[in-house]
Amino acid sequence: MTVTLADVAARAQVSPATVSRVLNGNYPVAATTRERVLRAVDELDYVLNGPASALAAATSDLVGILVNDIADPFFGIMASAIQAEIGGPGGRAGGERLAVTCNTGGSPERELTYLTLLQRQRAAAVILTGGAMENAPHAAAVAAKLRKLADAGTRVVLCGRPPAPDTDAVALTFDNRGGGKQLTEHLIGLGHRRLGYIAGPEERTTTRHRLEGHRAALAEAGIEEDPRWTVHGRYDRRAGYEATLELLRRDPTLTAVVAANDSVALGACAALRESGLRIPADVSVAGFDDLPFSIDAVPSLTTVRLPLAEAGARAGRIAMGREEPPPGGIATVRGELMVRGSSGVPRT
Amino acid sequence: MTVTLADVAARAQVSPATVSRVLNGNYPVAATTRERVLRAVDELDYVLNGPASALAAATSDLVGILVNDIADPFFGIMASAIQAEIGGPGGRAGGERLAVTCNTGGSPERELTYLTLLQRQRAAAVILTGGAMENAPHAAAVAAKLRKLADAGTRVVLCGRPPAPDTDAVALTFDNRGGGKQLTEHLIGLGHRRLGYIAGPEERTTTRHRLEGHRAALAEAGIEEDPRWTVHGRYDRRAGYEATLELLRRDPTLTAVVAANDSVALGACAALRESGLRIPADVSVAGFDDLPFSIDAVPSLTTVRLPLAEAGARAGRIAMGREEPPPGGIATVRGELMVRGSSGVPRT
DNA sequence: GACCGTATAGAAAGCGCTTGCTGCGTTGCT
DNA sequence: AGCAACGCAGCAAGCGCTTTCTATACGGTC
Repeated sequence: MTVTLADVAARAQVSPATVSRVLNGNYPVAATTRERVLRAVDELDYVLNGPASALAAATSDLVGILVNDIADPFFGIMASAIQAEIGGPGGRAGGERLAVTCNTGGSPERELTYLTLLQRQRAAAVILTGGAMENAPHAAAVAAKLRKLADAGTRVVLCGRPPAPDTDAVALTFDNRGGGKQLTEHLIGLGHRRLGYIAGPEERTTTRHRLEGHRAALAEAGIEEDPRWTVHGRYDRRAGYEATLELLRRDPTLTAVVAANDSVALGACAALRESGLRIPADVSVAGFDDLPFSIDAVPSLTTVRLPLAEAGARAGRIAMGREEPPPGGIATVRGELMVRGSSGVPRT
Repeated sequence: MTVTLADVAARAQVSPATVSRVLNGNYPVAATTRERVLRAVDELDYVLNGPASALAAATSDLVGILVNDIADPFFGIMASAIQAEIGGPGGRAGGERLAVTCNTGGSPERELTYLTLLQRQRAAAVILTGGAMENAPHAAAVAAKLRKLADAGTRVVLCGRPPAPDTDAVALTFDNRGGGKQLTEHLIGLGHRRLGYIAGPEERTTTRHRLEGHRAALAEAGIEEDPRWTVHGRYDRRAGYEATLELLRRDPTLTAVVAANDSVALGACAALRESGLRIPADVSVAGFDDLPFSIDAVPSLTTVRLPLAEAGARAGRIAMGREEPPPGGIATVRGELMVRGSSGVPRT
């Protein structure tokens, strides 16, 4: 029924070994023989059996990319850049690899299960993107998994994620703390003294780091933070909308709202607008990430640009062994403050 | 080095066959034996070798999802819904499957290569999302591939993509034509007579169908279309921005701009605004898809909502054999006109 | 008490491919 | 001319698992 290597071999009048070598091209084969084999492959429309090959060679061409939310462009952009670099079809390196994106939905269990599935498939590399869960047992479990993967020869790269201790995983970490600080410093510089902060889910590293940066800026400016000024929520528009209403309820005198990311900021803008407040005349708004739509918000969003695509591409190259990992296996990727229309001098 | 089935068997003092059966749970094994085996699995931290298992069983737990652009939420949302339904980790069905998303970047070759890669892995199912290329040889090649995949037992589902002729692939098709028509009818109803249209790339089915709907509405209203009113471009914001400037240059008297999708519409809004035109007072704008950010545009975008998540979920269920395919293998999914602030009565 | 059906475990034959090693024919060198 | 060296192809032994078929041990039945 299905065509096998042996069929091709028979047709080309060579041994299966030769066919395999032609296909893998890592062993000298005479040009005429190679041609004969390739013709047979073509005529029979032969497709290599991946599992069999992976079993025999003890390696596979699968590369896994773990994302928290595939519907979020933040991850989509990174995944896209990674995948482009992994090669897969059209990639530069001849070795065709199947770059696959796995959606954890931010769930620790899923993350672990996908890691196991990837381990089971003997993946060539695994790239984890975005913030990690701040949950000791889970973090330990992930670290253990990563160690096991590395032991089995799988390259592990973290992209936009803090380093995993006790692991030799390469980490390209976003400077969320620094970015958050810069952003709030900008707002403080404009004269804001009462700033609301819409943070992401509590247990994410990204959430904590951005918030820390914000607080560091406040502290340095000698501004005492009111606990009512911080609200936690998911990383989406809806959460931003609701959190803003809540902030407004708690303290209507706020002159600025800093959001955990751009989607949240958009929701915040909607809530402010519906509350009859002008941006930035009445309240300034700031986001984080600088996703493509941020510039189209009205007014356009002041935010921190993260080089998502660049970081993804680099992570991809490192995972493919085409680029040296940074010294110490850890690199910090900084964001860039993008001052736009949504932030302004506070009303006096 | 790595733990194998045999190691587990030895530790549990049973035969490898028994361990396999415990793991697959499709054969009676005494409770006490099962327990012993599971304990051994746990103690040895055993992970099944995917390729070996796939080879022996001639099936795999991989499910492929092909998307044109993973960075575009249009695809992200569908992929997310599919993946949630496929189960993978956390899914309802016990059978854990690795749902993987492959990014074709809209390239025919990549699409084909990914299909081959998936075929090579003996994927359990393949889901193709979004518009197809309108290129006869390529379409034939894809159809041939799909036929071969189906022959090999892979379930093939198209989601938001036109049916593939001569293929028994199940198709959940978006009614792009109908949606486009409705949208333009709405604009015409408001009184618009000179409508610019920013279409997507020429060779996509989505592009053509939406444009056809637009033109059908014009024709029915007895409006003769000026060829200068249509511009083609990519499906992104940038293209929308540039196309709008071009449209304005060609005919400054246009009172409405219909965009191929929401991202394009956003770019159009930016261009109009920068050109000193008010929306919708001077020019109305409409998008397509109703992606989450569309409601946050200012003014919010009039568009056609496509039930991306629902369609994705359904496609996922069908791919898993958990839902009956529609009669004839083809179902049309309609969009819903969302009238919002970006469309209004034209200036007179 | 011999016989049989049932429940459970094991033996062993692959699944389709890779690769170390062997073998042969040819070229290069002295 | 003789021998080493080399280039290229084949043999065969797995890779780790699934699954068919067979074997064993019961318990029950007539």
